[in-house]
Amino acid sequence: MKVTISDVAKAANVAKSTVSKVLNDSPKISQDTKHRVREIMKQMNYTPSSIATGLARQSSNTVGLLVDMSKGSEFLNQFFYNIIGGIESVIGPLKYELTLCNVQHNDEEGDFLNRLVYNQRVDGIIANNSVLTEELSAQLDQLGFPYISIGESNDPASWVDFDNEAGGRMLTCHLLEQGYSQPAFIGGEPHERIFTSRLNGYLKALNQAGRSAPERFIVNGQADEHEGYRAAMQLLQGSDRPDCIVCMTNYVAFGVLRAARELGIAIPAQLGVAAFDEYPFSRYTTPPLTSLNIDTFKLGVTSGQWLMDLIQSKNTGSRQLLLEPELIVRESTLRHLS
Amino acid sequence: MKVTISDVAKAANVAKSTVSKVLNDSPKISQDTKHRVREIMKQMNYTPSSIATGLARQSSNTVGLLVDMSKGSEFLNQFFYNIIGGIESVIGPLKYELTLCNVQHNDEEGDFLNRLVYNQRVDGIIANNSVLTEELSAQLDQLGFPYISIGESNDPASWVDFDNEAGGRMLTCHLLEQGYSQPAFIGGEPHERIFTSRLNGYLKALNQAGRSAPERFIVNGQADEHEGYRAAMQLLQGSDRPDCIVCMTNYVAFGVLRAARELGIAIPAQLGVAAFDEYPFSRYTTPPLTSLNIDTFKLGVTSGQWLMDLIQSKNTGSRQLLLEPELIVRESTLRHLS
DNA sequence: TTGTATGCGTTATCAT
DNA sequence: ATGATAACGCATACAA
Repeated sequence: MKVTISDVAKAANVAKSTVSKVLNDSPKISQDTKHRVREIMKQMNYTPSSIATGLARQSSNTVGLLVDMSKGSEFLNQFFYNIIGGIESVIGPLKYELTLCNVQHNDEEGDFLNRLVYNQRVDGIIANNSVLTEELSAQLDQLGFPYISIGESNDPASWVDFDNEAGGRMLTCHLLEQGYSQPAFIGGEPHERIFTSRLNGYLKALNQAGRSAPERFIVNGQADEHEGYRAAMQLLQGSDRPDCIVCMTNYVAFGVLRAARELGIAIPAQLGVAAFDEYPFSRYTTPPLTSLNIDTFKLGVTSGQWLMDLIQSKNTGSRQLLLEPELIVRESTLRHLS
Repeated sequence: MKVTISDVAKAANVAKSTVSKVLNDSPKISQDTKHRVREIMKQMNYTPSSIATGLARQSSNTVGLLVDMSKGSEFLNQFFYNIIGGIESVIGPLKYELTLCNVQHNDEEGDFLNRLVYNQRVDGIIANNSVLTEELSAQLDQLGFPYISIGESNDPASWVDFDNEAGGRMLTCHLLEQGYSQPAFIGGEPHERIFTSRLNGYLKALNQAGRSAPERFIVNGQADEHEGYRAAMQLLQGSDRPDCIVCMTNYVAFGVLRAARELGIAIPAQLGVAAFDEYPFSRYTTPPLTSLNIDTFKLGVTSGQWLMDLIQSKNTGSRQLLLEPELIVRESTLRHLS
């Protein structure tokens, strides 16, 4: 059914190997035959089989993107789309494809390793650091298998991430510059690196300003609306209350806004609210939220580029990217407005 | 480097074909040898090469998902994540992988056809109907290549979609039931099917209620905040103004809410606002929006299942799924509350 | 039940 | 510059 390289060879009256060389534009084939063979390929509507090529070349021309879709809270999830776009934009021109792998219930050790790596289904991997456990990294390292982590990682591998600490600093500094003086920090599980980094930024900014925060101003918990509301209610009804709040997510910030509204606390006049992440709706709250925008597309681009470098064994060593966030100032912290 | 079927065969003192049969759990291999060979495979850490298997079986065990990432407005984009999750959940257990293909600038006719189809990189395709042009569908039909469209389509192929018309009806009926009587409809490009379907639902609901709307109550345009604001400003300042509005998207609704706020129009008392789509923030507006929730995961599941049916050539003929949306009532239309 | 031989569609190493 | 032939790793029809 499908027309193969042999069919073309016969039709062109040359050997298979010649056709193959034409395919790869080998310099030692005359222009004449090249033209002739190519003409025939067009006529016969020939397209080389990527599987056969892959077998011969021992490469799948595919990279895998690993995510854990079961975690709704996953940092990666919101930016999924942009990251994929970024990756595609660099691997596409190199004739690579992207295959997605959901590793939620593949707890059976090495299941995905079989499915993609040992399998040779992919030539390299980009994975969220929550998926990339220590054992997994160790195994990949040992295999010498190319991979890039999205999110900071401790092992020797390369990774790309946002500068969460800088983000924490920027939000906090901005609040202080606006004349607020008692910032609180709401949201985040203490054991998650994304939380500790962000919190660190907050603490350092306070430190630099010669200030400090009482411990109860730092409230851990799920980074959702409910927790934001609960924490804000508690903080804002205390005697020594914060006059501004840094929120781990849009959802936390929304909860905070609701609490403030119910308590009759004016924003930004009596309370400043700033949040990490521009998405999914910081532009659309009442009032609009000051937040941090991050170039998720670039994150994808960089991880893609570095992975391709590894695959093409350009020995670049281990690399790290800390993407600087961009502060977007909106009404929720513009004290002088009110 | 990599251990192959031959290595296993030697170590086990059997023929390659025997190992192959063990691999596929052929019934005509004794339990004894099966056990023995499997033991050795474990010891040697053997994993079959998917490329070689693919070549021999003439199948890639992969399905492709086609999207146009350049269209930020793309319907598919917001639900991307859920849809992918749905697809994965059905193809994964069948040992299929998902590869993503971004067809934005691949305008050169058939570029992606080469990259994925003629190529035999994928065994089937799931594509948004905006990507699946008529010519493309025709070519796939002619090839007998399995594909499913996400979004209604005119060609004989199978597709899955939401019942946008039902959605339009549900929102409009709900508004009428709440005692509103003059609904307007804002947002959407007249040539887009998703718009015409939704609008049709709105019109039919009016019709059934024995009502009709003046033409100026239907405002076309980009389905974004700016257009929502502009349209609402114009409608609400007219003499004969609507008392409720059906919005194509959350963004349109947000613009409408802002306009109402500026004009001092109380929601829901003086104006009811309902929107399609629960995402990205209908829960988080002020007041929260009545909207339609859709089971995007199921959309993915169904498209995946049907595609696998096609690939496994269960001749099911052409199938269509119209998923019923779920009305989520919130404050923006609860007139009796105020 | 197991083994032999051939095919899947390329690439790559030799000769010529 | 071109051609014959052997990989690449597995599946399968046919023999034994």
